[in-house]
Amino acid sequence: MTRDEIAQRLERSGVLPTTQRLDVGEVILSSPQHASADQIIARIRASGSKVSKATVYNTLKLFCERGLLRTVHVDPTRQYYDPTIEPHHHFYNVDSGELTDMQIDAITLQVNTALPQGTEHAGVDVVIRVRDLRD
Amino acid sequence: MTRDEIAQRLERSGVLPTTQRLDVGEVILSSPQHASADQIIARIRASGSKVSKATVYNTLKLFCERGLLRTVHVDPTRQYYDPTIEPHHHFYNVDSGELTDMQIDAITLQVNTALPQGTEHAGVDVVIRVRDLRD
DNA sequence: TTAATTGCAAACATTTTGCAGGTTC
DNA sequence: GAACCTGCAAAATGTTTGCAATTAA
Repeated sequence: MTRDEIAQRLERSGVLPTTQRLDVGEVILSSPQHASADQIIARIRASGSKVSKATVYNTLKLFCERGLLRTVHVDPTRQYYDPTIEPHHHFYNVDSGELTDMQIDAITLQVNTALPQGTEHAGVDVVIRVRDLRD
Repeated sequence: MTRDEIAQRLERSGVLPTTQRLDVGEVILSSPQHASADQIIARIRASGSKVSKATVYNTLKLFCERGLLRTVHVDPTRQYYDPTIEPHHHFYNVDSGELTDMQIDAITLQVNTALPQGTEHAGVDVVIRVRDLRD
């Protein structure tokens, strides 16, 4: 995804496409992947651009609010950001911390129980934990 | 579960049942529930006992290592501790933050895809997100 | 020129760690 | 008395916020 295409996407979501927001978008919106805020900051800086931590956090929050990003909670110490907003599931490698997408239809899930009193369904997260094969 | 029974459980797991560890155990091991470290500290202090944060965190970590507790990651800002160590799943109320256990057989799950290269299965977490009914 | 955005530093919250003093076997 | 446990305070994250300077409409 080019910078221009990202700019258009931001505008369509009512987000002013500033330099820093395009920097963030280029890193995390361009391709299906997962990254923490720290990794995103590092990649932006590695590419020569300068951004502050605060701006990256603010931008990630904004992207989430506008539905451009989701967060994934598998690691107790940090959040991961995921540009794939369609419903899907994850593999989580507990050894490497690596997150991998799984298509929604890779999981057949049947729920044989009622939801808690006074609640309605809001989504399902399935995380299949895997570990490195050791022989 | 009485304090004595908790003491026995700790000993069976090779954990010396000190006063503070029994305090922690009484709060989080006595009944199926979920609590954050902060909530556990608050409950111990509300019952009149004194403990330091460090000791509670150390104790929770120890309990996890010894298989007496698990952590659940649904809230990006804190860990929840869960005394139910048998495999099971959770409802997570996104409005209230409330976590509810779901029996393992309440979910029928079929995986129609291969695990990532070089990995083996290590477990599955299913979280059904629910929200408060609004009429 | 008015509103929105950035970035620094400081604030925050959760969790971990170093270490002196206390407890337990 | 040797090993283990506790608790304080300080450090180490990850994330948010206040605010002055900057940029964009």
